Amino acid sequence: MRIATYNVNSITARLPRLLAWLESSGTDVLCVQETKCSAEQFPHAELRELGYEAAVNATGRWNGVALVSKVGLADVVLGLSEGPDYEGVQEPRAISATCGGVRLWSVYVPNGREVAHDHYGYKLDWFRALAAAVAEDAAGERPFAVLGDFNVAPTDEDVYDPSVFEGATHVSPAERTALEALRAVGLSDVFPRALKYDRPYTFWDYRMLAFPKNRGMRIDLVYGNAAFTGAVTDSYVDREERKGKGASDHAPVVVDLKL
DNA sequence: ATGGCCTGATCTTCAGGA
Repeated sequence: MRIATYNVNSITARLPRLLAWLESSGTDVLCVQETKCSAEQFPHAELRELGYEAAVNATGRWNGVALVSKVGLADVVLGLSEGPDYEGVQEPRAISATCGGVRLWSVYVPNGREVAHDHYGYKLDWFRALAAAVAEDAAGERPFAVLGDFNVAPTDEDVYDPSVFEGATHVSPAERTALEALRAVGLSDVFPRALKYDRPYTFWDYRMLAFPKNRGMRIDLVYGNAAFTGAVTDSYVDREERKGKGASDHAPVVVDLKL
């Protein structure tokens, strides 16, 4: 079974490329982030034509997550129980379901904006709620994984130049501690192969020729429990999908499982 | 090759992304 996670930066803007990529990659289950659409605008019909069904947690122009599957989609849960709100709103940043015997979450962790910003505290609270929400499944025997845009680079090796990020979000000790606390409930990082260069990045800014210069970050992660990681046969970042016109600023992370 | 931001809405300007 081939599972992937992909921050599409608008599923509407990405749809032609996304549909082509789903077919060419042979992906069975896709965890989507930043749909940037309402539930009504989600392209169910186009995906169904390719044999996929989808579950969506989306409310409009910001955020939004989905699970797209051709191997079943059962027991869908929207959102994060006991999750914090931001400015009085429960943002659509999490969805979970069981696909082909694997329990999967697609998450879009809050950005944080700046270390002193309210959004940063919200980000840390959101991580705490996520760890609590997945603890029971992470400790279980069923293959289980949280996939998505975590908006944290786990180590300095996961950014192209740590000095550029001094004092910034995505690399702060508190954010990395929050990730560590998530691993502590029974999850580990499924580290992908790079298809080029030494390190596998998953995001490159649209600006300043960041992609051609490989000024990237690894912030899209796959955190699986023991039953999940034990079934992994391969994982890689499909940087080819970051190339060219109409690309997202993220690349898909692909994981192959033998269950 | 991969090329100096992109997206959607508050829509010709801006917030948000990271």
